[in-house]
Amino acid sequence: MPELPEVEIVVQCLERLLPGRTIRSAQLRRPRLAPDTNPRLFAARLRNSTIVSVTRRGKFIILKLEKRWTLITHLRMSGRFMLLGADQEDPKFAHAVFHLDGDERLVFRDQRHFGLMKVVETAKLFETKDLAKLAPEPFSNDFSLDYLTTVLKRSKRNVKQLLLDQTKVCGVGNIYASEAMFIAQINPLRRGTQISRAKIAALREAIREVMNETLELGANMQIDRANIGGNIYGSGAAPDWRVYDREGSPCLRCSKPIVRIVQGGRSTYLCRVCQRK
DNA sequence: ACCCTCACCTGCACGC
DNA sequence: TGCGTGCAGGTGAGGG
Repeated sequence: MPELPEVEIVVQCLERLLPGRTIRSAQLRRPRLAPDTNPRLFAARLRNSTIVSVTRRGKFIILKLEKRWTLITHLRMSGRFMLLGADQEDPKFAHAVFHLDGDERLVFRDQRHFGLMKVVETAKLFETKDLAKLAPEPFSNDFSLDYLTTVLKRSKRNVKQLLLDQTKVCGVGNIYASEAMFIAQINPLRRGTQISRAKIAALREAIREVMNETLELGANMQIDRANIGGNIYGSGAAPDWRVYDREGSPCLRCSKPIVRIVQGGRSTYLCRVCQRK
């Protein structure tokens, strides 16, 4: 489900719900969710700890606890958090359950089993490999035109796959990659080295623009405790992407049909006319 | 150092 | 209706 904006919205919801709450006990029901630990250690480290903050780095959710430990979660494709009352049953695929004070529980459910959790020492949080190697946050000053230019000029890969590389550009996923390249009118097959500085500048803006659109949707959202951060686009409605998932539909700029190609085994959508270069 | 392919899972939409 | 196929918003391991 999530790329950076969707993760950010989950984080904003959790940040409103969790700080100050105490994890009475934690159950790792599917050990492979947290391959670096085991259920006993997982429970021991998290029990009776108060949640201090919920933040994000790239697509990782960072739940800081009082005392020594921080819980890092990556939702991957289908991970979701839910906050349930005592009268509500666990859903299918509830791979981790955190019993909170007041008989509520935070449940992590993940149909496709791709999600990951890690418990790390707060003091060494950003030394954790996953976080350490991430590219700058796209809304930070470090994500500068010079930065993006250097990254692109140094690479022979095509732009699309480069955009998905979290160590080069962080937070972009398969949807926003297509969307941003359409706005910047860049051909996804072009290599980084072939892109003009003007197009790189447009791409940088476009990445921020597409992310901002979703972030704004999430800003006024009502929290759904059964699917935290999961109803940004309204109940069940798919958002109106410019090109993503619009194969055969008319381009919004020139009306020629949007085409779908496959790069690195994943769909890319583009307009052959508007994105010639 | 880089880049590609595959693997990890379940479920859904599609065509026969 | 059922069954096979391909696809899904993510990444790492392992190979070249």
